Amino acid sequence: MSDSDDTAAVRPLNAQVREALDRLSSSERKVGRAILANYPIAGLGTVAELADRAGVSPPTVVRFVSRLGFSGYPAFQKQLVREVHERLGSPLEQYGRDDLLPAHGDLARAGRVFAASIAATIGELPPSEFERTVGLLSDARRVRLIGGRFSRLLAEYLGAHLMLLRGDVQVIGGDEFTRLSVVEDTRRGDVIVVFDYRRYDPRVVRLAQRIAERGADLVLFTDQWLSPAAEHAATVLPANVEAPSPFDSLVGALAVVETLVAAVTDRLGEAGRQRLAAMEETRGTPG
Amino acid sequence: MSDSDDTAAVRPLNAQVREALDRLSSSERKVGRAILANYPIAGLGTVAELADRAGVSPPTVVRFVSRLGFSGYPAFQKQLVREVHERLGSPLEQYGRDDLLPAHGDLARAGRVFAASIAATIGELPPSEFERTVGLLSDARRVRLIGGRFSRLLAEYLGAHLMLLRGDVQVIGGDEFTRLSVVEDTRRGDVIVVFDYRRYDPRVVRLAQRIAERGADLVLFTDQWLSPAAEHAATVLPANVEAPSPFDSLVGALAVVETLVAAVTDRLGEAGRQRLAAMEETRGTPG
DNA sequence: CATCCGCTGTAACGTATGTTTCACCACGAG
DNA sequence: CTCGTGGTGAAACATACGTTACAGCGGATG
Repeated sequence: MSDSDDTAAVRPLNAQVREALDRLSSSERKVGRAILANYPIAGLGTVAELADRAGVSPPTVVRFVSRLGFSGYPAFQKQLVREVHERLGSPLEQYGRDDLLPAHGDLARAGRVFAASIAATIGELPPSEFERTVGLLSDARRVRLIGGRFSRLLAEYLGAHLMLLRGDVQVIGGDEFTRLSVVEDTRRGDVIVVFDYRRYDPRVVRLAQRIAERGADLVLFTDQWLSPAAEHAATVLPANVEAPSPFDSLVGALAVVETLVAAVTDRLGEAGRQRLAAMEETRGTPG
Repeated sequence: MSDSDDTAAVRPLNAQVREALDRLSSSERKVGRAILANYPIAGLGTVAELADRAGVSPPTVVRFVSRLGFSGYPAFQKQLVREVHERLGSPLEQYGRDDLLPAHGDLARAGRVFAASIAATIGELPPSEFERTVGLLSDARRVRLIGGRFSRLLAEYLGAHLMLLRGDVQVIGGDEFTRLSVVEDTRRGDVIVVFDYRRYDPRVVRLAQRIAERGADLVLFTDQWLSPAAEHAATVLPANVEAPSPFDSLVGALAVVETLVAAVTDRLGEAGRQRLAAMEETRGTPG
């Protein structure tokens, strides 16, 4: 199939038309003007409509698009639609302005609460704490992660990503024996990442304390009221847990984790990328 | 002259589609989702293309637009084009808000992206799909959950909350044997919750298909481009996965999950509260 | 278990659409 | 003034598109 002539034009269509104007005949130029005059809607209708708008005959329109290098009007239109799609961009652009939200309905309300929570969480995050944490996670000899009832999932999430970027990463499970043995072989230079949101898990807090006492650096993810473990932490990354429901929300916390992952990825740069590529290689197609 | 039925709809078409979803039949709903999934480009092509994208036949597409009150597909498309033109119209749209927030820096930028992502995700969520999902999760005889590499954590998170609110909830692990046996004992009235974000896990998709064929209702959490499993789903809950990093983000997805948990909690009301209290009782203070 | 109703895809249909052909016209050169 | 050339639109054409009719299927209902 020779769709190459259709996709050859990667440049914006209106610019393409503008530059081609002087290569065209008088009537064809009218078509070009009509398109540029109200772009892109003029090109989204039928040939007859466009011809009418330009004050020329349908064949002239066809000659026009073929002069631009397209195989026919449908090809031209397809390109135009693709371009429109890109210009409208992702839904993100539309919701960037908060006054666009319809504002009625429980869902919309929930959306606003979440968005505000995120903004508050990231906005309040001390850049210095964040940078120090990035450094710790990137350079530590060994990283181990632990969490509570629900926040354990965040630990696994962060752990999974870190494993992609560096070695010696371990997510600590829930059983007592594992936890105790972890304390024993903790040394200076280790980093322990603790997730502890209210109601703060006493076991997690105690574990954090012991590990900190043995000289490891403690990175603490917690809520805006700070877990008791903050006392022993090297860096603290608080997140807003307010939610449009009786339960606490981990959305803000997840946002912090993902931002951190992005920063660590950036920091480890080439090394991380190589490691990642190697792992993809090894894995091949999953069995 | 009754061209009023074409111009009657002054409301945004995507909102119109979203609210009409529950008035539609199952296949027609697929068409609606296909349009919402990448709006508005999906509606700018031919009937055949849209039908193909939605996995239905052309007549279903025609029935869909006529159900929305249009005299035919051309009328529908014309309305869509007008809307596109208006949205592209104001250049404000494009450059509006980039520099408004004074605090620039990576963290602030990340915060804005996340907040916008959340707003887009929740805002685009069709209320009817949401409500149906709440109903399914509340009333199903049995609920089972499954996820991919990372999204498995979301499955566990939702599962953990559901277990607090109702019985017969099971999170399916990763090993092949468990998965196969799960397919076998699936019956009508079961609900399977699938998390599948790009790159879509073929094993998860296949499993979803088999389970749907056995008569279970499939609830699908996916990204804005829809996993292939959407074809067999009873309800689809898309989330925006765009992130300020090369990785995809699960923040939007988590927000959807938490919103859903809140709604189910609300729905199960007294029954759920009693169950919750009983469990607290049984557990006592953790040893 | 039989019956009905609604949903859905296959296939046939008519039409609107893009395209091609061709005659006409304007303009410039000889 | 005549001839030639490039540009243009009217009309004929073929295709692809949206639409309609119909039959098969599955799920509800008695």
